[in-house]
Amino acid sequence: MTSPRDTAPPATEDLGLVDALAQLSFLVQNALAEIAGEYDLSITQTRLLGILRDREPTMNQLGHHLGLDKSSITGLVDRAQRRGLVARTPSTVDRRSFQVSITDAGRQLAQQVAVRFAERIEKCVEPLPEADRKRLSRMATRIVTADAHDRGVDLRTDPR
Amino acid sequence: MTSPRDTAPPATEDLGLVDALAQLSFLVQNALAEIAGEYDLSITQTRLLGILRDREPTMNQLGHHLGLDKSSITGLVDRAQRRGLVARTPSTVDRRSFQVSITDAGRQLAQQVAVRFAERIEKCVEPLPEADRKRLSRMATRIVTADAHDRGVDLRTDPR
DNA sequence: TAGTTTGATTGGTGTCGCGTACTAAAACCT
DNA sequence: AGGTTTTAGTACGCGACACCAATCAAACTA
Repeated sequence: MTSPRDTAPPATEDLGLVDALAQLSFLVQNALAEIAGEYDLSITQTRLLGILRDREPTMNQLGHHLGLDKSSITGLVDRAQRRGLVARTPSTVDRRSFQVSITDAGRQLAQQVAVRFAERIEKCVEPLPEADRKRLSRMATRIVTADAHDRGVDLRTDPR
Repeated sequence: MTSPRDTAPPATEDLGLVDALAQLSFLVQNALAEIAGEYDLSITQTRLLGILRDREPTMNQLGHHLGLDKSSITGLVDRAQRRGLVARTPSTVDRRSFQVSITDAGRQLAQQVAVRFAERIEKCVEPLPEADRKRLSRMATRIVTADAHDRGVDLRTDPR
């Protein structure tokens, strides 16, 4: 009733690839942060849980996965462990080292966040016709895997 | 010579829209963080400068733009001002309020980051054929503007 | 076995974001 | 006008997060 803006997005100019991707990345990250926040998780914590869903890495490997300093990992895992989301198991091979694993509680929490996040993203993507969504998915996959590829490694479940 | 991975990305499965977008968002954010970091800027600082490139908002408006609490803005601007990237000018209309503006140094810095960031993203996107890049740009724009649209506002230069 | 490297922790620094409390100026009443 | 209420911004304290440098014990190596 107020104005034409009730329904149609105002047929905006193309933002240009770089800006559009930048803004999109903020959109996605904000969505993630918001949803994770509802469960008192930071983005990093959420990533942590996400990684642990199908891996049981050492602290060191974790640092590698997350691109963080070892010292950052200690605190990160500490806090998660304090909340019972994660556990440290002494390695049987190397007495200095631990394997970090996700607990049931952690897994459950991660699952909830994942579901809500997926719903949210799906909703954001609704303005695109199905065919475009497919394309978008393929393109994003392409970019991401190419990047992973030429910065060295994996993406798969457990590299070594 | 080592393996087929020298050239071709391993023709990965589609990650699915949600995961692909999530990973893409991390890719973009990490790129931004890395580049900004080279100039001792955080992502938030960079966003701040970016906003100030074509605006001269009050603290309050700034908080709105960034989605941050006022109290966060004080510190943010403090630090930026301390580095001479930003200036506070007392408002002529409201004696409680300031207009925050970018300095030449700040603008220059922002520009450098923007350029390097653009180069970086362009590079990431190279694996896509030109036609796809166009499409991607349009789709991302579409999503972002639709989102901005239905969470209320702008995207334009200076709403009020 | 002595010396080096490695896995993880500790302590210190700085950014960031929040919530609360506070001051001063503006806006709002009657 | 005079009193009350909002509003703009700051101050302070807290915790998360990330880094670096230093440390320590365990593991490896010469």
